[in-house]
Amino acid sequence: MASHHQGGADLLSRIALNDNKAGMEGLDRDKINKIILETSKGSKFYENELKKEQQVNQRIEKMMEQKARITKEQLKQAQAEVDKLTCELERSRELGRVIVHVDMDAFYAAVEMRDCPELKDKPMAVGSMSMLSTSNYHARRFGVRAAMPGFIAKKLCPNLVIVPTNFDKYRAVSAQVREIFSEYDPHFMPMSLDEAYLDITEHLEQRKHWPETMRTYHICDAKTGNDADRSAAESERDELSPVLFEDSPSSSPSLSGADGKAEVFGTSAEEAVREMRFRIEQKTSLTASAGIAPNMMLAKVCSDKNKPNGQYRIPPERQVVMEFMKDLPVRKVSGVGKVTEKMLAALGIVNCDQLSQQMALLSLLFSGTSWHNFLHISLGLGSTCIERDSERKSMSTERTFGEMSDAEEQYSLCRDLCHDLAQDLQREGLKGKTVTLKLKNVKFEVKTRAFTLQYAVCTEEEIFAAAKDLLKVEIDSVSPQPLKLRLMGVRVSGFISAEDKKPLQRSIMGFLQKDGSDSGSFTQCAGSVLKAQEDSDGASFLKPQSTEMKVPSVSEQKSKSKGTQQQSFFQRAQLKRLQQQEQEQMSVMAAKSLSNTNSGTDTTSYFLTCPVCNTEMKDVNLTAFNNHIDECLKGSAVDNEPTHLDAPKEQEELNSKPPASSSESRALKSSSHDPSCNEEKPSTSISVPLVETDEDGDFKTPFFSHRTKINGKRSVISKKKMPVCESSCKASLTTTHNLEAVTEMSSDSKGSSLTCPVCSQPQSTDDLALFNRHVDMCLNQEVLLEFRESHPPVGHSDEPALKSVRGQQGSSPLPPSKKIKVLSTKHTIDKFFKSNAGQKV
DNA sequence: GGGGGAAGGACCA
DNA sequence: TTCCTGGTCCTTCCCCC
Repeated sequence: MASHHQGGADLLSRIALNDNKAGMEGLDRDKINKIILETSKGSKFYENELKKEQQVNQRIEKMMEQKARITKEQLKQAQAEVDKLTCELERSRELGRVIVHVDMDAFYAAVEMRDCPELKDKPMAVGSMSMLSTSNYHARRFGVRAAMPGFIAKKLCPNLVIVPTNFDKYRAVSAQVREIFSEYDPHFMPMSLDEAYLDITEHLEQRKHWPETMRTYHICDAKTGNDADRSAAESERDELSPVLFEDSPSSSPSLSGADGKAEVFGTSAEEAVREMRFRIEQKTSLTASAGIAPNMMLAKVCSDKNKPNGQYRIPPERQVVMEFMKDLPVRKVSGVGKVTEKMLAALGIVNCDQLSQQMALLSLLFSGTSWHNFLHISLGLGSTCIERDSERKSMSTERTFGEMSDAEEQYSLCRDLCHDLAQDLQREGLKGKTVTLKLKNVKFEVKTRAFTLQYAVCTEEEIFAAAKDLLKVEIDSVSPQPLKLRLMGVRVSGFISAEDKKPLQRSIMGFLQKDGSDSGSFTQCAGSVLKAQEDSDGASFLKPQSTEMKVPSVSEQKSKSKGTQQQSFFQRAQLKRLQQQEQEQMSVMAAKSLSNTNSGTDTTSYFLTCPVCNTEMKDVNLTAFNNHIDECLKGSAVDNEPTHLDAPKEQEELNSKPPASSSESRALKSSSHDPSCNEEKPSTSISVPLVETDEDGDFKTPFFSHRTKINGKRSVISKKKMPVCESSCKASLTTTHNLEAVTEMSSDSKGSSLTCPVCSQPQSTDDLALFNRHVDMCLNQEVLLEFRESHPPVGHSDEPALKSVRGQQGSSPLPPSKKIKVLSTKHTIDKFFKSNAGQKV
């Protein structure tokens, strides 16, 4: 606590040499640290580290204040709780499993040295001038280590050879090693390319009964990389694997007693692991270190004990485990990093014995999760169950670059990242609901901004739609200053479960009977209509929130009924800003040509299944598919559906668009067509090519696109087609504006009509106010509830939206128009917050 | 008070 | 001149139910 205010000294704990790594013992730490410090000083990175260090110091100071307030009584109580839990944990201690942690020695560097023998005697590292992935043991003597920038490493060791990474090669070697692992534990858990946990309990059980021949391995010339063939009688032992590390405790302990022809391995755990390491070396010419213990935590620590090219075992006896833990520095334990280390050090805790002594105090200063973890560590407990194939939680991609201040470039990069991420997601068949944008500015300050969509996404367009809005908010927040970035990343998380992922395509009936989203849209639609009554301005008529599944913008998503109630203060502020800037954004985006990802006539062929007749259509383009569905619908069993159900559908279709900016409205007007035109025209709107369902089994993409628009053409699931004008959305990336066009045109060209979303009857739109009044009259609670009750939801995620509508209806005497308004467009949401939730802030 | 989203951060390889 | 990438988990804050 003494030196918290001396930046330089403090900073050492963050950026100075971490000699925790193998091969780092006995270095001239002071000299190395001086070089690191001098090279770093004054840089933005250094400044940021200083800031972070101060934050940690503040945390420590707070903790110490808290500690000072702890009474003896509290401590006594805490000790009792600790003792109780300790007893329970002791009782459940499991020593029966034999867990092995195998770690390849300086993996990337070793592979490069193997393939380029000239490097063997030189200090070398793998990586670049900006960052090193790993270094060989020669280089480590100079203080060169993984996660160190190359230019600093060069200062420490001017003769350092830096080799660029070659992941394909490492992956190939890793595959060879994993093949061997799987013979000892078919369910082994790979942690990275060079590391894995194995549970060899079963293997040892069988091994006991194995004859010697099954445990005999002949020695190959490691250089050739041949398999160590169990049955090969003659095999030369000309040369062992290259000695990668001259300070290796024993280059190949397994062979110290070998007679040069073959090695017979015993049946014990040590022998099995020695055999495994021997085979790895024979196969890859690379050495591995291993730890053997009753649980994963201990095995991990053990594998580090005799690194490189060694192994260590903790036998399954409580006393031995406790003895081993006693002197172990807490930092050696996986999960204890530099921050935790420093916080514990402030409490006088450096090794696990001290950790154990101070547990009561820790239980009062740290969260339950944290101190339970500390307790486990101090007792030498860890997981005894190797869980393989645990489900991935997120997927991301990020890029670091030189300063980037140009917004256009940033959007473009963002799109690139979304493109890459979409490919990765699709390769693994994943779809997630949360899109997170990560930004690091030139000051090394990291920001993440996330948005959770109402459905899972995996395409570039879908991800970009959300990411670019998040980016825009950040760009605008510093405007007119440019956002100066050095890193951008995009992540998708909140994956839908494998169950939900099954690509089920529902029948048209299933679709029509489905659930809350329709009703939700219905109410939203109605709300929009009602909203239009308030706006005497014809241009803002019908501004429903988007149900467009293709590329809804964040702002559109945010205005979903469910979402409105979950807006955080930040979100509300963000939403407001988004709204204010929507108009500008659209013109900016248009100007920047970021919207024309799919301009021109779509000639792409797809394999699609008609949702009406279930016919599989090969090599069909979207327009033809669209036409097919239209034809199908004309003669389909939609007759079974009460007529009034179709109308909301229609209206939902039409409402599947966000509000247009006035400039776009003008654009729409100027490009106005005959409202009944149905011909296909190129569109700038993005078509989504896959036939899938979302997590709720809802139709996604083409079919939904069909419902909204495919390749510029809007089709409506109804026997009555709505007038459509397709070339109306030139300006927008994320939105289509057909309804706007319809209404624009409807009001422009006398005599056109719109179908009432409630009663399905075509209504003249010559007078919008009249039309609105008609809808208002049609729209009443009975209709809504009747609709709901005759079409119960089937567990759809949008159901809460309806519940909230009902709830409000039930609890409030407001007329339907008022109630629904709450769920309507984003333009009303702002007002809603001001008048309702906004008051709470 | 619990659940869940968002943001940030620790930690790992 | 130059300090990564991709992942998980935890904590804190906030809102809603």
